[in-house]
Amino acid sequence: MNGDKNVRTFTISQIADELDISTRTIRFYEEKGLIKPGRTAGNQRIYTARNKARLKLILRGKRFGFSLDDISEMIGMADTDMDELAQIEKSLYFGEAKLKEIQDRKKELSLLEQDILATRKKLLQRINKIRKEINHV
Amino acid sequence: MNGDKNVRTFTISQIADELDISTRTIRFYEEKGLIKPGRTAGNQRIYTARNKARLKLILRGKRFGFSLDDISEMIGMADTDMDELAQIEKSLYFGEAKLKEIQDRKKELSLLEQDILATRKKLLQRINKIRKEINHV
DNA sequence: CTTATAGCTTACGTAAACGTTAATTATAAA
DNA sequence: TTTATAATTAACGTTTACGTAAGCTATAAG
Repeated sequence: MNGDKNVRTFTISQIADELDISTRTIRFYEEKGLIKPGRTAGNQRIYTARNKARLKLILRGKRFGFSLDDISEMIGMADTDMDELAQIEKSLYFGEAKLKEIQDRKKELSLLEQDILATRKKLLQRINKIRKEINHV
Repeated sequence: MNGDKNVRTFTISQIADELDISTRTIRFYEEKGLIKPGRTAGNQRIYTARNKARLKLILRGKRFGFSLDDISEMIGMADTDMDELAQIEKSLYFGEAKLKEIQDRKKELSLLEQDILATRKKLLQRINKIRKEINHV
């Protein structure tokens, strides 16, 4: 075994294309401390598959309406050394809270679905009524 | 049967308290055309149970990261006369798209949960490692 | 009837999450 | 090696979703 397996890396625009976000967005997440890609000799960002996975995770959180601050507390800052117990325990504690939140959202997701289905039903009824009225003329 | 059954109404602050949002937020949603409460002789807003239910629906959508514009297209504008087929059909079309989106989010919700669980696992392992190191000293 | 709330409109303020130049440097292609 | 892309930082702009304060009116309580 050697250490340099799978060192396929990506540029910022490759990542942007694949994840369908702007390069600005990626840099913004870095500013916020959510990712920490490497740099080339010429100071350009290089992303590993691991960096990419982390970005996907961030985007997934976003799709559920979590703020970037929430997300950073959920998955931890990219540059924390993970050395202090306190830091880790804080992340754990936050993770538990978010897990509970996710449970709640799972339930609400069904409710939202039902609401939309109910709206659809009413709209269809309304359409039928209108069509009947038209036929009456 | 008569028409004036169940006419229990609410003031804006009653609604705000119950739904745990500000009165400003409620008025803002009205500005955006998402709700259309009645008015008293003195021009104050009065909310029916139906208005309240609609607000709950809006809030539910928000919890999933939908924008207010998305939501208004999902559940339809409050003041549309629901008279034109085109309008209704547009809402229906949008509703279908959103239902599909919800299906996708349901799947992603599990993925997000798993990600957090994986993070937790790693954190716990890290904690154990640190504790062992401490015992070694 | 007075007065304390509560509500109304108008309008400026703000935080989050990027968008959009601009000026400069790296890298890839010819 | 020149040149066309692509990337970098810095900084100001924008949109969404409200917050907040001001000045005025309605309604409930005493």
